[in-house]
Amino acid sequence: MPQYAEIILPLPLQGYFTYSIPHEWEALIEPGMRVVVSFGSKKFYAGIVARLVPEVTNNAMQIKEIIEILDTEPVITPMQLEFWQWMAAYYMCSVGEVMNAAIPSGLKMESSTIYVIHPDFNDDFSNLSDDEYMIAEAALRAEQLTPADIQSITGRQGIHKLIKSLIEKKVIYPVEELEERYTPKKQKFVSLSAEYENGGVLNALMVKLESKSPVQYKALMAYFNLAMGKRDVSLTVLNKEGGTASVAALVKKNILLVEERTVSRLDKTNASANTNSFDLSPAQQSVLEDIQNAAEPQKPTLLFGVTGSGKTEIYIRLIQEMLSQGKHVLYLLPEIGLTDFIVERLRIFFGTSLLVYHSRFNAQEKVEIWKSLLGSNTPKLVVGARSAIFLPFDNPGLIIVDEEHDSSYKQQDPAPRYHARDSAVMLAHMTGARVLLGSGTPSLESWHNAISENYNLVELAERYGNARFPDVSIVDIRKASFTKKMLGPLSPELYEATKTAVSRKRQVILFQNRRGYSTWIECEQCGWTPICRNCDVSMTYHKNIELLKCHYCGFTDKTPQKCPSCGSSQVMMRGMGTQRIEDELGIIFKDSMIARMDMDTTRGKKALTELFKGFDDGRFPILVGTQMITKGLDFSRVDVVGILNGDNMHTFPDFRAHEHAFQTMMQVAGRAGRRDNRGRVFIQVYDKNNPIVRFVAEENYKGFMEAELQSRMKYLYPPFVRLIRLSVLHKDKLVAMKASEVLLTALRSIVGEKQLLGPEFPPVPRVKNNYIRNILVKLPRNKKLQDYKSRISAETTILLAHPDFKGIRVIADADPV
DNA sequence: AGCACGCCGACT
DNA sequence: GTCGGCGTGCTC
Repeated sequence: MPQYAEIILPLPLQGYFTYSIPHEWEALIEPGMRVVVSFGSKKFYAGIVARLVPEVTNNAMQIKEIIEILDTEPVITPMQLEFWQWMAAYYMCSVGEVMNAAIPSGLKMESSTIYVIHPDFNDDFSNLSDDEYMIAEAALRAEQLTPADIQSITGRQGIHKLIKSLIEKKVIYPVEELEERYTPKKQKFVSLSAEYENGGVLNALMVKLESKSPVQYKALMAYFNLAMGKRDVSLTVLNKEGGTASVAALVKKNILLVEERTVSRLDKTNASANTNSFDLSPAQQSVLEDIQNAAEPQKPTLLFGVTGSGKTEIYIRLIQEMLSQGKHVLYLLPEIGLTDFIVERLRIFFGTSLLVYHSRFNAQEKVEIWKSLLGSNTPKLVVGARSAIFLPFDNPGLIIVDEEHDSSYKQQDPAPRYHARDSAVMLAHMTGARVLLGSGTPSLESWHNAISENYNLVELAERYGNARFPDVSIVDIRKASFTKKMLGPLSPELYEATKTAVSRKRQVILFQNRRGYSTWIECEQCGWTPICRNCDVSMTYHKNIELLKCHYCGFTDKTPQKCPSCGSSQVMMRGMGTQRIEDELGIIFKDSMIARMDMDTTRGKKALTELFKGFDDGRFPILVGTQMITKGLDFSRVDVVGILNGDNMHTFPDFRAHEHAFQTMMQVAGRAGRRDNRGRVFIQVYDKNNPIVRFVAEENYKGFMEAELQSRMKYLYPPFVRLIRLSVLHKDKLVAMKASEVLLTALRSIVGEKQLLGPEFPPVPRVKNNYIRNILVKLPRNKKLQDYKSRISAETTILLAHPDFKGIRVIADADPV
């Protein structure tokens, strides 16, 4: 019989925590269940049982008892626990951090302090201050108060002292309360009282009501209409139809009965699956067959299909096939934005078998999706962003990673810094599911895997309906700038094309990779430029708020009218952001003709969808946007695409900059034209010979990849090595520098000199008041990778314990993007 | 990550 | 004199 349980707690601490199992629960507890445990002196957490052990090999550590078991069945499958383990090891973080990312917050629990009236308090208000009096009264009335309650009652900031004094005076005392965040949704339903089920009785009632109380009669009729063929009717709906007062009256007379029921938050749409099929083009059909008949189906398959080649239809076929075999399908998409459109489209085919899961869903809905997958044998299609990888699939048959090159699959900030595409490949390996990676511009990693036969490769080269890649012109704007021929951000060529397209009621997309108004502002006289006080990066001017904003920490500042350094009033706007382009185009054309799509205009939940729809409906002839415009579905009326600054695509000079620039330009270019008319793309450059732009103009994906692979091989970068980035952070610049040097020295004992780069400051050397020094470690792609990683982790732990380097943080990022 | 314990500046 | 700042160490 297991005596102890090893528990995963949602904390950035390495390893499990061992708790003893109370006797009566020994037979009930299972790995994957949530348990409540006390941690430290105060806190309670819901942790996950990782495994059960008969004895503790540990030390003299005092072992606490499990306080409560929250589940009767595991909520985490053994497969998931294994997957978490792998992720923690591979991405160099704690299992607790993986747990945090993996389970919806509705399944998490953390204790919070509440205050209740002290048992010794005897209604003696005499020696209380005004604030204390108010709190004491409120506590008596409400039975319990949260810190937030206390703050709102007093309307003051510093409530700490007040609370302390109240505790001392034995008015209140603190209790740690653990709250289950998930509550099932309840809804009230109305049904007809049993006594009126008899036709005669009912008839008598109706007659009576009709004459004496026509409003109630109408309400009852409304009920019958709604109840047609159903056992009861939602109270809210009936209130709307029959009038709240009349319904209430009928309830009071016991004619209608109200009952509360738990309802699902899912399945809001009643769409049923459409079995109507559609025809695939011969090219699509052949690709579909290649995927289905792969000689080595256990290998991931890369579907290289240019924009507009109809990858989605192939996905739909594969999904249908999997579902009919009774297996789940996971369809991953990069970030929200795309999801709404894809979901709309897939809903037609899959109806209620389709579940959507992404970060914008509330905790309650996430728990319901989680639980519905846990117990279910009915195959589901789950569409989601990267975190959907953590859902408890019993037997996934297929994982699709659409737009696999997209870097938003990599989680950046809190650990686990995982890549959903790579994790999907691992998960599929563990579960025996098939993986399909799809992209019009596959990542270099996937492409390399495909041509070196680690992956199956299928190609869909033909565009749907014989549409063609647009005609791309490279426009040299160096001369035009010198001779002042530019019209704001537009070269004469692009201006003409835009004008023509607009006059023909067609549309134009202009791409600029910077948001905000001007990239930076600069004093004409002394060259002073405002820098963020937290991040050492120049601040961007935002015209709508008339403030300077730091894109790293969000800090905003007033825009100086005069140079604070030399007093000159000639402070100039430099560089072009999307806002400024929108502005200047408004002068050349008309304000009302231009829409802008970037992070600033798409904040709200629906803003992005609205913008997409607005542009697709043709409400604006011109759309100015950042990267974001590459992530939508196709627009049908776009004739012209302008890439305003083709050789300034990479914000930062890192090894992936070329790849990103190429992929982004290819994606942007692909927005132009449709099957009936070929689009035009203008790439404005200062350097006509820019090789990346040339590859784009020739639509030469393979050529670019080949060149890029050559240089990655030569300089030893992925996919030929695995990278780990170690960031050493400290608020003192010198400490950060010193510590990173010490870490580098330590790393030399693990890997060779040639495998280490840095330490160096990143392009933005200080973020949120911390100086950053980066070390890149290049590891061979082999079995020893994991061993290297644990040795590197060990070295960072030693560094953190070093007495000279208190307060240092080291962030490890495996496969940084 | 929290939280407690512990040692130094500005205030009733 | 105290309150309370945050540096440091620990959590099964």
